[in-house]
Amino acid sequence: MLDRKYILENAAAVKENCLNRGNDSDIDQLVHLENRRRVKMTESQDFNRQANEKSKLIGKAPAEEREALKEQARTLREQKDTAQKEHDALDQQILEIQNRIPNMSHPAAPIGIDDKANLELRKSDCQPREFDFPVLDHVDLGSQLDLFDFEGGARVAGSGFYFLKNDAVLLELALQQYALRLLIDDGFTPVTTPDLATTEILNGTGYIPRGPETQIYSIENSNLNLVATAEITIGGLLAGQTLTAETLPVRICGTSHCFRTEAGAHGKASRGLYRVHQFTKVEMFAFTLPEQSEQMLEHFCELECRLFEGLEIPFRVVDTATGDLGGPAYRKYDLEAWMPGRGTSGEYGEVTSTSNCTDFQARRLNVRYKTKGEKGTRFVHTLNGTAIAISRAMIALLENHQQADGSVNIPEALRPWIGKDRIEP
RNA sequence: GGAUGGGUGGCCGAGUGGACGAAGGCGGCAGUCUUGAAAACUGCUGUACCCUUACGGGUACCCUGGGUUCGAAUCCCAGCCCAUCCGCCA
Repeated sequence: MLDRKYILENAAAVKENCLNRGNDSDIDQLVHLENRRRVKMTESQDFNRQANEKSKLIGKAPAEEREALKEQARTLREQKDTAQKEHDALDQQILEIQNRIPNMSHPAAPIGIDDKANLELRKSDCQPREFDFPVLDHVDLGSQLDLFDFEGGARVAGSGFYFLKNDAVLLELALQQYALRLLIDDGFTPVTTPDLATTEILNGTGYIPRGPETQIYSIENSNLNLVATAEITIGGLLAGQTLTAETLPVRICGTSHCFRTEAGAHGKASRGLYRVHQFTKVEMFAFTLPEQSEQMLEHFCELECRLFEGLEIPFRVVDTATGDLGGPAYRKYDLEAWMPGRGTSGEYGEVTSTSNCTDFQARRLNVRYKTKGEKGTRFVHTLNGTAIAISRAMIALLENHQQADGSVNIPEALRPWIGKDRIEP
């Protein structure tokens, strides 16, 4: 959520930003309503002040004057209530518009309405292999090596669910260990998180449960929802807290399951593990001072690159275009891994993504910090980034490391946790 | 799931329906004293929002939401959360 005062003072810039992001929020209307709301607020406060003054007199007033004073106070309260109600109605309307306005965008973020405008920033040291045998995709590899059971998953929970089997199970655990180890060594505090969170926390992080277009599974008769990412729970971890500036940045990494309905996603590349309703993910998160967040985004991106270089998977990093940033991100880098089995001769597919949300999430989650000797508090900045999303990492891993004989080499970095150097039928 | 006791400022803790944004203490900050430190003493010490160029002023907030009242931390109703004990359980 953007700050209202900011919107009022920078209406033109906010409007332009909405345009760049393909968002049709009515900024003029918001400005108009907010100006009216201010008037009503002042009015209501003034009536209330007068009523308080009368009420204070009643205790000391002689008995014969009390009824008259009571009547006056009562009238003032009624006037206050009326003004207050009008104020609240305006406030509600403003909030509805305000909630739909996306974050501002980094001046360097490429402007464009969708991912076609994404700007490639760098490529991995590790280059795509030249295969001298017919390349299989992860579904076929998995079938030969008995790593997945999609039919079983569908039987139990419907299409989009799956069982991992045999070495794929070890691979999932190994990938988690590998990512967590690297992040812990970098100074993150590791956590496991709830896989459910309340609707308020989801809203605070910028996720909208229970709409027709929602990506979120909700639990009936409760305000709990299955999380789409640990970003939700870790972001919510400090909701409503005021931190002291010296403790920032706070960096947390967590592993959780991620649940996504993928509503409306049918038809897009969805074979196998690419687009599933549940997967496991190791997530990075940071609460920072405003002046630390740009640097932290670079660092998160650097860590993601290091993780995939370590897995010997070719990738590229793109600076995400304004129209593809989603609501909360100020700037976002996607890391796209080379997937040799995708398309006719291999394609890049998104495997991780890291965003600087500046104070956009913090404002709704109400996470603040206080600087010693300074009056008041300010909102922290939040950042999130995928360390490893297991399902997509597994696609890239299997497809890039496949061998002519149908086996798959395990990259050096994972061997300590798997206990073998190749997966064979 | 059953029983009981609780939710007040950074923390502890008081609070006859008007004096309460809230005693007292601790902690923190500033000062006096001291060669320095400690102790002692003095003062200050919540947050958000609104009005104001400023000085300053105002409104709200004592778990949450309703209600009673001219007036609620205080009374009433509902809910949430926490603690302890019992049962059940990976």
